[in-house]
Amino acid sequence: MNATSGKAPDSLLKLENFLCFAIYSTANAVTRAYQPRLAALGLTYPQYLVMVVLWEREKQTVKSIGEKLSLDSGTLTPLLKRLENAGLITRRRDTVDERQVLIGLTDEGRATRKRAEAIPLAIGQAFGCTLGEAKDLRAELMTVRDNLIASIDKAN
Amino acid sequence: MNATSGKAPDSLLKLENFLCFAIYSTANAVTRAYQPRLAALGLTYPQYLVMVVLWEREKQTVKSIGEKLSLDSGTLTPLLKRLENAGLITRRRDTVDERQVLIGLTDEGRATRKRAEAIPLAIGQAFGCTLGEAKDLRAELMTVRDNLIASIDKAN
DNA sequence: CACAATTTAGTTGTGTGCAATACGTTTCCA
DNA sequence: TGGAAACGTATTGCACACAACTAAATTGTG
Repeated sequence: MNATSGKAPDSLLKLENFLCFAIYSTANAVTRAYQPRLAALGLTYPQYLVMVVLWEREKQTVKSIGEKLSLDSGTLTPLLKRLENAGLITRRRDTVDERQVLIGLTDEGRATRKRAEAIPLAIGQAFGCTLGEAKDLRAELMTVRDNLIASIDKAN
Repeated sequence: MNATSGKAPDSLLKLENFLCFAIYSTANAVTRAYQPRLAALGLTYPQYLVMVVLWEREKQTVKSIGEKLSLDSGTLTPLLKRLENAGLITRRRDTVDERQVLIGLTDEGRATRKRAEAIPLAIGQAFGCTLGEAKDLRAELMTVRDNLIASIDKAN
């Protein structure tokens, strides 16, 4: 629902009532807030997310990374090539199933994790809410996200 | 805060704890959910937001639109040119202050509003939450957004 | 008034997102 | 087992976002 006051019938088309705009605009603010810190590591925000996924478990396929981040190969393939060129990850075809490409970490990629550990706390402060509030908000967003994805899938 | 359980020290770097990822990923889902409906109007999601701003008040400067959507001229200028080419808006230099460009609606741009009125309700259903929940979530996100923007400004 | 600082758009370059499509590999099953 | 269907990745094309920069107009100040 686009959180309207429910008064005027046209209030549904007012920007200030749009939940979707709040999400869109906050997402832009997130990447802007991360940018200076990540630039020090030579990473963009989506690249950082890929690294986070790999720091949790090395040796994943493109598909596995894509499922965790909800991104397709059209986005990931060029992004992964940039991370490879930066010397942070490795890319090689699986010899058993040659459809798959296995992504791994280089020593430099592993080492970057240490330099990234300070970032979540700093960003957390910028959010300006308590840990509990953040946890609740995160849960609500993930529910909304899953609902949206379900409605998209249902339409196809 | 990246909503962690607060147990292990490295849990701050786990994707499942990231509030920022929830925001990022939900924003992507929002644009995907809007896409088929907006495509019928020949609009992208950011273009739709610009039209919403103009439906609320015609004759705005690029700067005014940018402030409402938190977008700069690097994003808006090409987007507005596409809307102009699509015949939905007009662009002309202000004769009083020639730094400014005034954006207005064409008849077709105004007419498109009617065709867009059904969208918020349909998307609202896809969110799968009540009007009250949406309103609360929107308010929390806008607070987080403003905090993020304030922290970015403070750093400069 | 002169002119430096500010304001407003536009331009350029990089990196996403995603639809549509292509292509080689694997799986399924008649 | 042969071939169609499904799968995993890559490619192409378009449209954002945003940093960095440019250019023109206006404002502020001595």
